[in-house]
Amino acid sequence: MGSEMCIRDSDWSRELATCKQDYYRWEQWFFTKLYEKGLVYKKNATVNWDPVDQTVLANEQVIDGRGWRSGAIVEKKEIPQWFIKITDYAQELLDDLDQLTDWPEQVKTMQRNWIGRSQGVEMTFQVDGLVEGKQESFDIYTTRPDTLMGVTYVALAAEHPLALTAAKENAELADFIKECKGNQTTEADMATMEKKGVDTGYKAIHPITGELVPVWAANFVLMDYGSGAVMSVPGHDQRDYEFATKYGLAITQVITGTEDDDISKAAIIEKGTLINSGEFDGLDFDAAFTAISDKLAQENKGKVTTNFRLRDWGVSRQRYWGTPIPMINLANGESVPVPENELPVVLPEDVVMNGVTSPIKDDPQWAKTTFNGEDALRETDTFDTFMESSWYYARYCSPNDDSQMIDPAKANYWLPVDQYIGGIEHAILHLLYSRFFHKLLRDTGLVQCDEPYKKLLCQGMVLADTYYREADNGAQDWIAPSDVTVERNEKGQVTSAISKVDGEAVISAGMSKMSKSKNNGIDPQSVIDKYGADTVRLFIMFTSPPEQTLEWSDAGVEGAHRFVKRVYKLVHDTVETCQGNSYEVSGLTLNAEQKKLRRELHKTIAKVTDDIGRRNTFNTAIAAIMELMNHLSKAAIKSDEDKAVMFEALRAVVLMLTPITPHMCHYLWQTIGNSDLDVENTPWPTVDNSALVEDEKLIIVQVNGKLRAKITVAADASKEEVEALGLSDENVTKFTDGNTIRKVIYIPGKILNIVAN
RNA sequence: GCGGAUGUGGCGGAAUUGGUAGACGCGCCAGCUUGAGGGGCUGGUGACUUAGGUCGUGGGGGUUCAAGUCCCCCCAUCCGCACCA
Repeated sequence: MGSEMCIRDSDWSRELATCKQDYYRWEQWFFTKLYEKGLVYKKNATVNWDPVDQTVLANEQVIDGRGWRSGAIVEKKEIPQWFIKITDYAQELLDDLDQLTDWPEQVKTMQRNWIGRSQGVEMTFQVDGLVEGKQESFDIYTTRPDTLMGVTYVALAAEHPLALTAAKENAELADFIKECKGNQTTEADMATMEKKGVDTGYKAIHPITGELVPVWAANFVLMDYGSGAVMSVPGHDQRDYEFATKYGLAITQVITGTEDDDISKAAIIEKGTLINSGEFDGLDFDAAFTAISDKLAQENKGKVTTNFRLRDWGVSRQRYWGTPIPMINLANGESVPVPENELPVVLPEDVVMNGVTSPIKDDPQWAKTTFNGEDALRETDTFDTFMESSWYYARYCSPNDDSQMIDPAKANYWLPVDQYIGGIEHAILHLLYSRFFHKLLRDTGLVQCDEPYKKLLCQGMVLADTYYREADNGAQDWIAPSDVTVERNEKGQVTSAISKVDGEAVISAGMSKMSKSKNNGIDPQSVIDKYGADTVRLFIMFTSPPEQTLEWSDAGVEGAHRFVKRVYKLVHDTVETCQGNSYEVSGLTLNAEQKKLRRELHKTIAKVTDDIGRRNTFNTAIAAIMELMNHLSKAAIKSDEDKAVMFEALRAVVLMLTPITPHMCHYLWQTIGNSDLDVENTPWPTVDNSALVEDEKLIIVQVNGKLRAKITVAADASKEEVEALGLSDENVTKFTDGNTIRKVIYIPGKILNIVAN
C-alpha cells in the first residue's frame, strides 16, 4: 500500500487481524461472560426474507422491496436472534458524552439524539368487551400526556396479536396484514411511505374519560419497537392528523394558545394551554403532564417513565463470514453458552460457497455437538462485524497475549486512545457500539477508564473528477480523469473536456467519491513515485481541513511539489551564500526591515503552533508557512544581520514543516540545523514575544460601516488621537461633510467607525 | 420524513471572539528568462462602473454603529437512520 509510505513510525509488531481466531476467540469468551451477567438475551426479531433464495438480506440488498439477486418481493420474517443490552447503559452513554470535550460537537449531538432520552407516561388501554373469552389490554407510551384528552383512536402494529386475532374474521384486515408483510422496516421507509390502516373493529376504553375509541391496525406502527401500539391525537400530531383525515376519524382540539390556531388545515404541534379537557382545562404543558400522570397513577392505569429511543443491539447475522456466536441450542429449546474450555468456536475456512446460504448453515455436520452428554446444535449465526471493530483498539495494547483478552496493566497504561480518526459515517453506530463495549470491558475489570477515545477527528472522503460518455445502449462509460484534458477560457473557467486517447469530447460529471464504478480512483503509489511522499502529504493536508472532503487535483499536487522545491532551494541557496558559516540573531542590532521580517517569523510560529496543536487546521498552518516563505524569498541576504534573521527563519520553517514533509525536513535540518540532534528530536520553535512588538498599527476607518480610509498610528495612540486623525482624513471628510457625526466607535488597534447622517 | 452538517471568486479554500471579505494554493492573463515547448522568475486577477464609487459570502427577512459570522423562514447538496461497515 502506497499510503503507508505517507505514514511514519507505525509499530507493525502490534498488527492484528480481527478475522483470525486468536482475536475473535476473546470476543466469544467475552460474549459468554456477558451472558452470565445477564446482558445477553435471545428474542424474535424481524429480518428481510428473500423467499426465492431462501436467505436473509441486508437492508441495502433490498431494492424497491425486492431482493437484489432474485428480484423476488422481500418479506418480513421473525426469527430468533441474540441481543446485547445496550439499553442498560443508555443513561451512562448519554451522560458520559459530557466527558468527551475533545469530540466534535456534531457527533455528540447525533449520539444524544440517537439515544433519545425522553420523559413520558406509559399507560394501559383496556379493550372493551372480551376477545375470545379474555379481557385484553395493551400499553402505550407518550411524551405528550397533555394531549391525552384528544385521543380519538389508537393504532396497533399490523403484526400485533390483537390485530391478528381480529383478522380471523375480517378479510380486509387479513389482506392488509399480508400487505404489511411486504413493507420495509427501515426508519426512512417507515417515515416516507403512504400511511395506511384498517379498523380492527375493537374499541379501547379511554383511561380517563372511559369513552370508547376505535382500534386500528396501521402500517406505520412497528411490533419490534416499544409495545407495538400508539395513542393517536390527530389534533396535535401531524401524522395522526393525516391518517384521521384520510379515514374520516374524529379530530379534537385540546390545546390552544398558539397564534396559528386553525385545526382545519393542520395539527397544532406546539405546546399550549389545555381546552376541551374537562378538569384539566387551563393547565399548561407542565401542569397538565403532572395532573394527568398523577391521575393515571392513582387509578393504577399508568406511570411516569423515562424512555430511550435507543434499542438493544442485535448482534446475530445469518451470514458466513464472521465470528460464530458461541452458543449451543439444546433439544429442549434452551440455549447455553459454549463452555470456556471448548472455545474458540472456529469458523471453517475450507468451505464451498454457493453465494447464497452460509456454508455453516448448509453443512449438517458442523453444528452437531453435545452438551452434558446430550446431542445439541451449535448456533450457526455469526456476530455483527461491529463487534470486531468495537474493541480492536484495546487489543492493540497486548495484541499477542494468548492467555487473556486484554492485559489490564498494559491497557491501563495506553488507554484511552489519545487520538481516534474515522469517517463521519461512523458518527453514530460504530462509535456508540465501541463506547458501549468499552464500558462492558471496564465492568469486567479489563480496563479502568470510562471512555475509549479521548480525542476524535472525523475526516472527509476523497473525491475526484468524473468523466463519461454515453454508450450505444445509453449506459455511462466512465473515463479515467488521467485520460482527460480540460480546456479553459481567459477567466480560467473550464470550457470543454476531451479524451487524451481520441481527442473527442467527454462529459464532465463533477466530483464524486473515488470508486471503481466511476473509474476515478487515483493510485497513491504512482503519485508518490512521481513526486515523493512529502508532496502527497503536503497536498492532502493543505487542500482542505481534515474533516472536509478532499478534492483530488493533479494541478494541486504539482503546486504542492513546487512549494517543496522552493523550500529546498531557499535553504540550499542560503547555505551556499553564507559559504557554510552559521549566523545567530542574538547580540545583533536589527534594522526596521529585519525587525519586520522577524516579526513575521514569530507571528507565523505562534499561528502554526496553534493551528497544529489546538485547531487541527493543517491547511491554514501550511498557508502561513507559505506566506512566510514568500517574504523570505524576497529578503536580502547581504549583511550578517540579514543572514542571521534568514537562518533563524529557515530553521523554524524546517522544524514547522517536519510534521508535514518529514523526509525533506530530516535532510534539510542536517544542512542548516546547526545541531547534533535529528530534526525529529529537536524542540519545536518557540515564540520570541519581544519580536512581536509593533510600534505602529494599521487602523481601518469606516463611515457608517463602510471602509473609507486606512491610517497608520503609533501603537500606543490614544482614542482621541486616532479619532482626530481619522476624522480629518481627506477621504473621510468627503463622506462626513454636511452630515452630523452621531457617534464614533473605536475598537483599539483595529477599527474606527464614524456614524454620520 | 427525522437527526447532523455544508453552501464564500473560474476552482480548492481563508477570515479563530460580530470589526479591512477573498489569506494561501490552483487556474487564467501579461512580462522576463535573446527561438519554440517545458521549467523558473516578476506582476496582475470577485463583479459592475460615469473610475467618484456601487454591489458582493445559496435565496428572502431581521438584530446591530458594524453580519460570511447572531436570529427567523426557505432552497440545494452531503452523511446517518439500527442487517453495508
